[in-house]
Amino acid sequence: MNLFNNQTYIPQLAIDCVIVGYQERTLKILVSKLNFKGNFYALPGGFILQKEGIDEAAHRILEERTGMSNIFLAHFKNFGQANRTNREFLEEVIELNQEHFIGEMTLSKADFEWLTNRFVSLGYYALVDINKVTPKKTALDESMEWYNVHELPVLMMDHAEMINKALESLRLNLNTNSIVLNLLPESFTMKEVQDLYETIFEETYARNNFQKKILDLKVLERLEKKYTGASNKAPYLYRIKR
Amino acid sequence: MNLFNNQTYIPQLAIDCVIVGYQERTLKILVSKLNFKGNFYALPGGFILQKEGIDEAAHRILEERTGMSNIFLAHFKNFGQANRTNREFLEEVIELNQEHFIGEMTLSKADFEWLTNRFVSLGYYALVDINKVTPKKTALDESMEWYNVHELPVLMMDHAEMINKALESLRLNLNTNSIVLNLLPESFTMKEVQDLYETIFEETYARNNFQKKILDLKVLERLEKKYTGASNKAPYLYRIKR
DNA sequence: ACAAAAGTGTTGATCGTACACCCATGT
DNA sequence: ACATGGGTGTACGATCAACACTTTTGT
Repeated sequence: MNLFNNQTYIPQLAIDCVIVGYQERTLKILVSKLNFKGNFYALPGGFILQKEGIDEAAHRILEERTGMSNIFLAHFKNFGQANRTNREFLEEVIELNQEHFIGEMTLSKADFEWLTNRFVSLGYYALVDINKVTPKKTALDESMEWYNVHELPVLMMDHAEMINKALESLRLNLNTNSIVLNLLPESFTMKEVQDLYETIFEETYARNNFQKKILDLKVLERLEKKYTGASNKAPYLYRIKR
Repeated sequence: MNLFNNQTYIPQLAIDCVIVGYQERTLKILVSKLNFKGNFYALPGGFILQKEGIDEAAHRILEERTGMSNIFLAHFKNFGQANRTNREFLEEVIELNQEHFIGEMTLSKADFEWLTNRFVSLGYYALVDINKVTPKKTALDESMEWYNVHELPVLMMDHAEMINKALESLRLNLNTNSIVLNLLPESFTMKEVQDLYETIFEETYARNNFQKKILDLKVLERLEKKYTGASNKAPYLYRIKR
């Protein structure tokens, strides 16, 4: 039995996830270095089981990589040009890893054909609290790590474009939503919220007005103060209302 | 050779189009009555050729039904639950049209299997000037007609939900965009624009403020006046700037 | 007491809405 | 002249950004 086949998965349809985290005023993206000779980097992705819905599939893929369920996840765009295939990519991988593929015959001819077909990919982005996530490798990954959004390695296929589109979409949805708060830990200060917004939009905001704007959303509740030991007034902690 | 096969089309992936028109203060949706015994209604849809991109496919499907290219078209949502299949629907069609399918054997066993697979559908909506469109039937259609959005027949599968989601998405995008004007003829009065907005949002707006808001978008240019013969001041005509 | 950072209050501009008024057209 | 509907101007209130000020904390 081949790994990939039309009985198990929907053929020619993939899901790619832009998993966004946030730490130290930087957005981070979870990227896999593939477990082959050569430097091949890819977004976490996968295929859709015949027996699962597309959103389910995205959640499953996400959970496989982060260990977390109940993550904020949204579809942002489809990618489906006519020539969208990873054949060239896979051929390069095989070229550089002959002993692997020819010696151990990990990838059958049928699997190769299945994988190098033209694919339509459904792009999802996820927002996660980076502290709660321990990136998990699958058999395909040599590593699975966070990369600063401005220091990404060269990614396979159109994955770089996917990240850009995901961030665009994120910025658009932020204004109408409060989903960003998914990027922060359980409780946080107003300054941390502001830093996050400034990072995402690459702008700066006035401290006082920003506070008002966020509190006016009425999605946060104020907790006790946070005494850091710094010689200044202690900021309040907030958390998302339930 | 079968009509539908994996060499020609991407399997298990479909496109459905919510084609929106506007006339006499009513939104209209282009709906096909399928060319079978029984009352089967469906959104214009189709499959994606292996050699074309998904947006191309949507445009092709649209052109097949409206005769128009260069139409405003946007993806709004994917539909892909695990149990999303038209098997029950097709079985009912065949049940009611036995002489057609068994006698003439229009639909091969292989085609039937292909069509009754689980499908993921990419939902697009299009905005068209209803006067420029002469709906075109394909071989599958008994009729292809405009239906008032509030007087739709019962549609197959989840097509009713698709229309609702498309309209939601349209309303959202209207505020940031001026795409609506695609629904109007070449030139139009401000009152016609207002009627259109009021129809889409099912609200009423103050005449003077509405005019200001639209003109402030700076996407319209004023043409000559339109003398209707009515005993009142003649309204200006406008058209979209180029 | 002082520096640093958090929190709150106040003002002015801008935007959207409501109201009033003026203009053109055919009877 | 006048009824009808189109176009424009003004005034009010809400919203948002800029500025100023007060409060809290550890040294």
